[in-house]
Order: sequence, then structure tokens, then C-alpha cells
Amino acid sequence: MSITKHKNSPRIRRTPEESRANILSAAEDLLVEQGPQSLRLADVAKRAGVANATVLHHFGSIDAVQQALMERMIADLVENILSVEIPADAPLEVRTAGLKTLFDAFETRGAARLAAWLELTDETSRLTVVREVVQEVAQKKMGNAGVPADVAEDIILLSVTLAVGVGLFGPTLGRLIGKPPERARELTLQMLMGYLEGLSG
Amino acid sequence: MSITKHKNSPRIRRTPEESRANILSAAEDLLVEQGPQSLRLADVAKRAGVANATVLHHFGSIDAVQQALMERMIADLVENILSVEIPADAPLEVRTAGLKTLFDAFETRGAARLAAWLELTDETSRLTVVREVVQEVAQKKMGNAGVPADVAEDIILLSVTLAVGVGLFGPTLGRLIGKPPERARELTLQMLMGYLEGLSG
DNA sequence: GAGGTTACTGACAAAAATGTCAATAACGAA
DNA sequence: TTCGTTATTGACATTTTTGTCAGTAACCTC
Repeated sequence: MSITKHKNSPRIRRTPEESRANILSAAEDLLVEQGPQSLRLADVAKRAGVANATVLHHFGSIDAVQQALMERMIADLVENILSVEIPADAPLEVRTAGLKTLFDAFETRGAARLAAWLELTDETSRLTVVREVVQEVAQKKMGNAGVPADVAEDIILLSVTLAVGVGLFGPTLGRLIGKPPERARELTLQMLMGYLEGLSG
Repeated sequence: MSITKHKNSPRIRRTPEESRANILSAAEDLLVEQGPQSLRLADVAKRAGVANATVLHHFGSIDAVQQALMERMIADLVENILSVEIPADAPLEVRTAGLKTLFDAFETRGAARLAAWLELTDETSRLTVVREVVQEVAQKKMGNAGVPADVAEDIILLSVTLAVGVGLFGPTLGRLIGKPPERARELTLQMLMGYLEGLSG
């Protein structure tokens, strides 16, 4: 009956891990470029260059894709934050470098959008790892510089919260009022660094 | 053929304005409580206590509902911000009061979620009014206190950006690391007020 | 090569969400 | 009271999105 004779482009056969990574990367691009509402099955599959059914083969549902993306982005963010090495000396420059890494992650690497996405979809329970990470950074890295643990946690809470605001809305609001998009970050970092100097000085 | 005899609860007939407001309020509740992905036709209609077709009668499409909600929330926010009166004297307490109003709007009145929603859906072009509002506040209200216009605009840019971060993510992040949910706001306001004192002092 | 495993796919089915329409019923005006 | 307007609605139609399945083809082992 049905004659199958299609000259389709040859299939790409990846390992399951590669295929999942390919799909998640496509989804991440869509999230950053067009927002969470663009994370539809057909859109993700098209962006990844595979058939819809391939996405479902690897993840089971489009919901599972979104959840896996959340997990991967959280893991990437944590790894990125923890990669900042803070020696016990040179406190000022080190703080500067650490803050810049933090703000960069939230602005250019989509972490602010991830945070907003998690918050708006009520998925912040996925962030329980954050508690351990914050405690680790507060104790091991900032503790070495002589900062008490609870003060260090306050500093992290403050810095991350501000980084979310700056990364998510700073460029847009800056442009809206006729300032360069990086102006909000400049102002925030200047204020934050001054504040931290005042604490330790 | 078809016999229609339903003992439904009596209809509520509103003016078009009332009906639109009722539907938008329901949508706003859903947005704040469950996020933008809950702004579905059936969900909004159910929350508003009307039939799906009623929503479409007044707005034409669910997309138009979302856009009208954006406009209404932006207008409410602007009105709320502009309602803060800043006399020319008593600079310190006035700043405090103004900042608290701002942070309160972004935290408890859903403005931070509105900002995140607009940003994630690429609808920030709706915020062009913001430019005028910022300029008005910078000139009329802060100008009275002797603050140069461009400095005033920087202060507003900084304050609003931080308010978004604090309002959106402060409570969640605070709870995550075992601190009270208002801790991020406390820290931010303390830092911001100190910074502003340093500018004028 | 031959054969087995399984990533991959198109065609199809199912479900979910949006939108249409004719009929109904509040409400005000004549 | 009667009548006209129109906000409201259930039933239905359409579109969009998700998910199923059997067949295909790439890759590996023997």
C-alpha cells in the first residue's frame, strides 16, 4: 500500500547524553531569546534540529524538558559561582572580581532570567542547593578573609538579590530613560563596593 | 428540537467598564499568585466568575486581555509612584518615605512580577511612559530638593532596578538561606540610604 | 557481512486551548 | 407593560499543542 521513498537528509545519531544536551541547549537559547512561553515542543525540536518525537523519546514530555533545563541552568550557575577562587589576601580586588563574576553571570548568562522564570512559575523549591552553596561560600571563601559567617551570608543575599534586579531589568530600564544599558550595573557595583568597604574598613 | 430549560444561577449584568475591570482583576490575581502561564482563557474566566465567551466579548482575545492587564498594571504603578509627594525640605525622611513606597509597590503590589513578565515576554516597549515619569519625578520632585536632573535620573534608575530585584527575588532567596524574607529589603534600603546620604552630604 | 540494539522519524491520534454563534435575559426607555 | 439594546452564556467549531506508535536507519558487535 504505502510506498515509503523519501530522500530525507541523513539522520544524525547521537549518544543519548549528546542528544539531551543538544535539546537542552536549544531550549536554553529559546528561553533567553524569547522567554519561557516559547518553550513549546515544536519550537524546541525545530531549534534543536530534530523531530518532535525525538524530544519526547529523550525526555518523555515537554514539561520534563523544562524541568531538566531548570536543573541544568541551576547547576551551571552554581558551578560558575563556585569557580571563583578567593585567596585569603587582597580582599578588595578579590571582592571586585567576585562581584563582577556574579553580576556577569546574572546579566549575560541568563541567570537573571532563570531566577525570574523560577519565581514566576513557582518552582523556587528547585533552589534548595543554593542554601548549601551560600553557606560554603560564606564559610570557606569569605571566612578565609575574616568575615563572620552571618555577615557573609547577608552580603551574599544582598549581592545576589541586586544582581537579579540589575541583570533582569537594568539594561531595559537604562535604555528606557536614555542611559547606556550598563549604567545600572555601574551604579550598583559602585554603591555595593563602597558599602562593603565601609563594613570592613 | 432542543429544549432549553436550565435553572442556572441568575446572570450578573455589569456595565462594560465594570465587567472589564472584574476580568482584569481576576487576571491580575492569577498573575501574582500563579504566574503568567496561568493567564489562560478558561482560568481567567473561571476566576472572574463569568463564561469564557464573556471574556472574549469584552476583549476579543486572550492576548488582548493580557495586553490590557499590562497596561492597567503599568498605569496603576505610575499613579502609585507619582502619588508620593516630596516637599522641598526634610530631605532625609522624604527620601526614606519615597524609597519605602517604591519598594513596597514592587514587593507587595506585584510590580516586580509585572516587570519580570514584561521582560520575559519582550513587551518592554509598553514602558515608554516610564521615561516621562522618570523625568517628571527627577525634575519636579527631586529638582526641588536641589538634585541635578542627571543625578536624579541615576538615583531613580538605581532605586527602581534594585527594587525589582528585591521585590522579585528577595523574599525567596532570604527564605532559602534561612533568613527572614524581609532581610534583603532591609539590607538594600540601608545600603541605598547610606549611599544617598553620601551623595548629598 | 549479518544481526541486534536503539536513536530517530513521519503519520497519526489525543488533548488542550482558543474562538464563533445563535439564543437568552437583564436593564433602561418609551 | 412592552420593546429595544446588549451583556451574558452554552454548545459547538477551529486551532494549537502535545503525545503515541510502528517503521526506519545509524552504529556496534560478532
